[in-house]
Amino acid sequence: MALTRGQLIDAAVGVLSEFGLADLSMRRLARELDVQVGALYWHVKSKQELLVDVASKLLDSVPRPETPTPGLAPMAVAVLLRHLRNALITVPDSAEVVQLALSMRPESLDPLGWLLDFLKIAGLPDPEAGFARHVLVNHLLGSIAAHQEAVALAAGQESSQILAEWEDSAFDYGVRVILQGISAEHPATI
Amino acid sequence: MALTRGQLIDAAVGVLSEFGLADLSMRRLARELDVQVGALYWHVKSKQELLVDVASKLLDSVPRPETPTPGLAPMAVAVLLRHLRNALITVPDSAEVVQLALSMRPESLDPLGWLLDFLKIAGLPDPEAGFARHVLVNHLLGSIAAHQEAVALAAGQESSQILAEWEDSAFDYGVRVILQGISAEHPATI
DNA sequence: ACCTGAACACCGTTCAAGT
DNA sequence: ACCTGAACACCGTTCAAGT
Repeated sequence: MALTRGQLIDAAVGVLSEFGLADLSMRRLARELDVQVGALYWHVKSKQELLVDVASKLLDSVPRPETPTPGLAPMAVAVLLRHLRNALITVPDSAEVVQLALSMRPESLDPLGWLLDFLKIAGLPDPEAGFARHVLVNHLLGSIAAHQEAVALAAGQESSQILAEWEDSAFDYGVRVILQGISAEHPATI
Repeated sequence: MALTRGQLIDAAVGVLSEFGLADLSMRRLARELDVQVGALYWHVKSKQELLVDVASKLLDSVPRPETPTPGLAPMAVAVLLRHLRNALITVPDSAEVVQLALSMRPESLDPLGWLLDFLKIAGLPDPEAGFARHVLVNHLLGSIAAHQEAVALAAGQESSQILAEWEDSAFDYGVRVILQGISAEHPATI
């Protein structure tokens, strides 16, 4: 039967997860799906549009948390960031793809909307909640990118293990420090 | 006379600054320099290696600050981050290029070494100083990438001006919050 | 509605051969 | 030492024509 947009996205997620962004070409997807390249352009407008959908799909595996009380909101933020990291860390170049989606169609990334909600629940006022999310998302994506480059460059060596652990600690440290700084900046907040 | 590696790097910086990474191809550089593509590979091993040198060159415009006293070190960190941002913000896709250099040859980026020095002068112990720099550099590069995507997408519209200003405020907020969080995490530090 | 075939205008990298 | 010419193995996107 006919190819669907969903199958195309799934194939793209598959190639990305197994081989990375450098190997994720429209021609390769066409080969994988047993169609000609041109066929893909009936289902998506461009490769960029496809990548935005890939990013959405990657973040879809993060379950929507319960809406927290104001007191628990900072903890909910930290937990959500952990889940996002877990969802992305195993997929090569996922940070790059999410970064693209973030600039092209931010509303397609639901979990980042929840993040903003939680920061507001914690008591942050209007522009600052957005700023705070921005800092946290920069840290999340930057840490993931650095982690993946570390394991890619030192592939197979024992050093890659050490670098990955360093990155884990650095991520936790960053989340802690940023949340602490935010509550220091907003004394009304818990 | 013969092409030099320096001329090649300068040409690459020029194309990046004017047209962005998508237009920065080896073939285009060869055209610009009136040589055949193959000639470039006598001067650099690969496009990646060239991009690492481009990143170094971009950061070279940041002057080395005076070594601060412990009391002034946090301020020196903030000032250095501002200078880095100023050096990169006008060059399209500079954050991406620096990210690459950071993973391929971090020691080639002197100003990021100074950043680590200042954090240690401020009193941060050994693994934490590296973590802290990591958070700050993630924020720097993430903010620059977001800023540039904002102006690129809304090119010409009045909204691009607003988005750019939002990004400016968000950057300052982030630096403030992270530095505050760091000093809260390390009570011994000022 | 969905796809093929073929073209257009590109890429990065290598390398024998020239000067 | 430095470069040319030419090739190899790719790209993303478009579009008339087919079913």
